[in-house]
Amino acid sequence: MNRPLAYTPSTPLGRKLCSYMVLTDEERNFLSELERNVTKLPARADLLQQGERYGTVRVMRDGWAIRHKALPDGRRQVVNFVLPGDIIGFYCNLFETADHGVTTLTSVEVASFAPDRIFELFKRFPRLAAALAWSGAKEEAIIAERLLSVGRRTALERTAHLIVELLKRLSLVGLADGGRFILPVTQEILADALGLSIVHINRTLRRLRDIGLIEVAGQQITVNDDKQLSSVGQFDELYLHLIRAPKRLEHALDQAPDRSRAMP
Amino acid sequence: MNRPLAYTPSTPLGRKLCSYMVLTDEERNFLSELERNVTKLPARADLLQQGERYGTVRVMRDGWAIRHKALPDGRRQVVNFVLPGDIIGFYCNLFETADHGVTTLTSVEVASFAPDRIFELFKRFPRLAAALAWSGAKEEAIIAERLLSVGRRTALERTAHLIVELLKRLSLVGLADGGRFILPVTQEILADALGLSIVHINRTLRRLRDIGLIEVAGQQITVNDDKQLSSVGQFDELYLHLIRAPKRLEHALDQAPDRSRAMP
DNA sequence: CGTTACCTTGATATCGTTCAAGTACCGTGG
DNA sequence: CCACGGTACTTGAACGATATCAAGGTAACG
Repeated sequence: MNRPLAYTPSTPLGRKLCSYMVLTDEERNFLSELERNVTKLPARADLLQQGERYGTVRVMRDGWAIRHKALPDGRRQVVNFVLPGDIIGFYCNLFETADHGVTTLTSVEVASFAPDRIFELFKRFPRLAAALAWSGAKEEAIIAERLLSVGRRTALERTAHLIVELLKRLSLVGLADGGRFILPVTQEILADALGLSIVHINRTLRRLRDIGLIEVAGQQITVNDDKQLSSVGQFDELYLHLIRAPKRLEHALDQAPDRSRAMP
Repeated sequence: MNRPLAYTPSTPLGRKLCSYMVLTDEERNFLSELERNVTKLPARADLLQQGERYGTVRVMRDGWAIRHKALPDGRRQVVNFVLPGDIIGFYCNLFETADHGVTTLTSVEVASFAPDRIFELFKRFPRLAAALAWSGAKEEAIIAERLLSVGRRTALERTAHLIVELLKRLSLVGLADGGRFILPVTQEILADALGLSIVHINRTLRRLRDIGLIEVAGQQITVNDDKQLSSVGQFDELYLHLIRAPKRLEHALDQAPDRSRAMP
């Protein structure tokens, strides 16, 4: 492991952005300052309630959460899963009011900072701003793919697709090992993520188990045959945009970086 | 009409951003430069094909288009409608490859510019960068709401919801008048946007007509009772984030704007 | 005036929901 | 140690919303 300690940020956000581009000292310092204020919360806590005014920006350091939207009568859609390193409503914080809620699934560790710092970031660190824009675009791509799933894939396909997606995303942050990962999620939440009923999710998981594609032991999911599971889910990882450092990002920002005004 | 000509950009993008904040001369100039290179295209032209490498960033000046994703077997989901003033894959252009296609529905006028200019914009005009981030977040919010529709609303609710959404969005850019607007869309596209079959969209529209909530004459839709249609669709305009200038955006960016380095 | 693209409607099929009941697993308190 | 209540999972049976199949209609267009 190549790990020059001074240059590997210990914060999930820093680590995430590091995978996009080489950070300067100033940038790293700024990021770790952002993540200094850390809070712990239990499972099933609301980090944000639908309709609430935005307060602070949060970065998930450890644990899982969901972003979800609800209808007045209680029907609910899980929009996305928030995994370690993800930012909670970065751009949304530019809005006045939250159009979705965020709830923890496990006990979590989150860092919080004031929305003002976003503007500071835009003014002082254009490269970070662009990198965060990139990461925001990735989130949008994931949601669009989920829309495709819910709109056009069958229950079996959707479920297979989500399992593969989570496996890939967790692998990226070192939380899945050999097709095995912990899914701290009830079947109700799975149902709300996939636009299905609890009963049908249950039957669908059972089918996937019966075919032998996955194994379930408590919260632990084991993907036995990820090729076949991917093909059942018509999974094409294009949308995850995994390619590490988008060359054009790095390239364009590095020439004439105009560092003169950083940290005045 | 209050229209000090020198200060009202003639470009859709400029006009859009103007509604978020007061632009400086430099910012306005930069934007109109971006929109200088205009192309016209017929209906049913692909502005972008799924799997293609990104080339240019485009701004829709006039006309409609759709962003859509397809499965290998041809099933298709329309992710969003691109209306005048919308940017086509702004952040997506930070990716290497397109995970969705963009196809015109009408003849259109689009402005194109090189992706490099995005970085130039981030470096030289942090206020514009933040405003564009804001507008990107609005797009994500719209997609998330569509996910809620497709996942959790019934066919009737979904359809009502989409019609109200389009009415609101078109009103914003002056393209709807008294509940009446042109919807240049086949029922097939509506079906693909709402995750339904063509046949069922047809029946659902008929039901809305029978109840007397809408009238359809060719491509012209008239919403007779938008209150009731909104309530059928459980429409809550929160997600459109219509509030004109987010105060925190304007405020935070205006103090210490650090204009020294604009237009060096 | 035939072809094509789109809309419309009826009949039938199916996927997924709802209702219902039972099970397994926990933590808690007697 | 056991009884209890709560939460989540599981499975069967009936139902229903939406899909699919099929056929015909209309308008635009070469």
